[in-house]
Formats: sequence, C-alpha cells, structure tokens
Amino acid sequence: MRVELRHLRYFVAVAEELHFGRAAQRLHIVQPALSRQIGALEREINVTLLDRSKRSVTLTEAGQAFYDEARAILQRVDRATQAAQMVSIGQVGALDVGYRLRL
Amino acid sequence: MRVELRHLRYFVAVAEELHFGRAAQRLHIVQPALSRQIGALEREINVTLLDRSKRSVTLTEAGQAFYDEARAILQRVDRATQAAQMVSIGQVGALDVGYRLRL
DNA sequence: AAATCTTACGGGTGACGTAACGATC
DNA sequence: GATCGTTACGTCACCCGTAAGATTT
Repeated sequence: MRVELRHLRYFVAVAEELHFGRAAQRLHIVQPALSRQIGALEREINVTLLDRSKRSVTLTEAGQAFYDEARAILQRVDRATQAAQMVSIGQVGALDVGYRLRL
Repeated sequence: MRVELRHLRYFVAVAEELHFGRAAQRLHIVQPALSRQIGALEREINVTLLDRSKRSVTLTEAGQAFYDEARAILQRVDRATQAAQMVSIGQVGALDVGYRLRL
C-alpha cells in the first residue's frame, strides 16, 4: 500500500474533530470506513498518530507533526491545481486574457 | 473523482520520461493503465498537461508548472512521513535515544 | 448500558492487464 | 508497417456500508 491523499484528507478531518464519528460525518462516510483508513495509514507509515485510550481521541506528538504537514500538503495540491488551470487559461488557443497572469 | 498521489506519481514519471512506455515500465504498470490515469487527471483538473501531437510527448506550459508542483508535493509527503517516524521514535515509550532529535 | 472505536463480512466501483484500434512517421 | 498513445472489455483488488464485537465510563 502507498499513502494517498485520501488518507491525508481523512486524517486531517479526525485531527480537527478529535472524534471519529463527527469526522466521518464531515467526510460523508461512515465511522468504520474512516477507522480502517486511519489504521491503514498508521500501519503504512508505521507511526501511531492518534491516542484512543482515554475515551477521547488525541493527537500523539507524531500525529501533531503529521497533521501540520498533511494540511499544508492538501493546500498545496489545491494551489497546484489552480495554478495549472490559470496557466492553461492564459495559454494561446484558450481564452486569451491579453495580459500575463501573476502566479 | 479526486486527485490522488497516484496521479501525481504517474504524471511525474511521464513528465520525466516524456514517453508513456518507458514511464509505465518505471512504474511497473502497463502503458494503457498509465494513459488512462493521466487522462483522468487531466479531465479532473480540466487542464491539458501533455501534448501528444508531434509524435513525441511534450509538456504543455501548464504541464510544466504542474510537474514542478507535483514533484515538490511528493517529496513533501516523503518528508512528512519521515518526520512523523522520527518524532515517533523519539517519544517516550518507544526506543528512547536519550537526546532530542533535530527536525 | 451508552457511547465510541475496531473487526468481520458482503457488495460495488474502479484500477489494472490483455487485446484491439487509431494515428503518426 | 513500425512505433506509440488511446479505447474496449473482463477481472480482481479495495473501499465502503451494515452488522457484530471490544472497551471505557
């Protein structure tokens, strides 16, 4: 298995909600599906990201570090997509806006 | 559909090889599978990333921009994983190395 | 016992490989 | 006609939802 953006999207939701049920709702999936993917992620990178012991979910130190990175990565993917779209629109053959786009 | 790291990994391979056959070999998949995923990516973000017209594959302007970003994103995922592993190892309960890790 | 996360199990989507097709030189 | 990318088609993996289980309070 390899890490996919789905894993990051799911983990970010859990990290922000600190609750599998609410995170699952937010992702429009059910709790077991979310639990499995988080577990698969942790196994894949061989790191425990969440502490489920104390009746409440909390981030481990590694989980906090990974959360910050995951969020940044997801944002960067969005920005990369938008940038490509901008360049694409700005190209000859497409809608020529008549000026250079600042990226 | 949503963009996944698989799409970025595949696209980076094609962007570097500028040849679907060689890129597919490098990815240990067959050419049609690669072609489909690249097509799916282009459709998803609504951007033509590659020019297949002139007998040789070349990057469009948008493709070049997206390639740079994709590469950086993939590297960042690797670094995020490694960082989480470092923190994890450095935590109490795991193998305690006896000093603070520099991240 | 109620709430919450995990494990078991069956079904459907989609990623892949093989084969056929299209296009370019 | 050889090379290379795309489309068609069947198969299999895996992601998901439902149901059952484990655990904590």
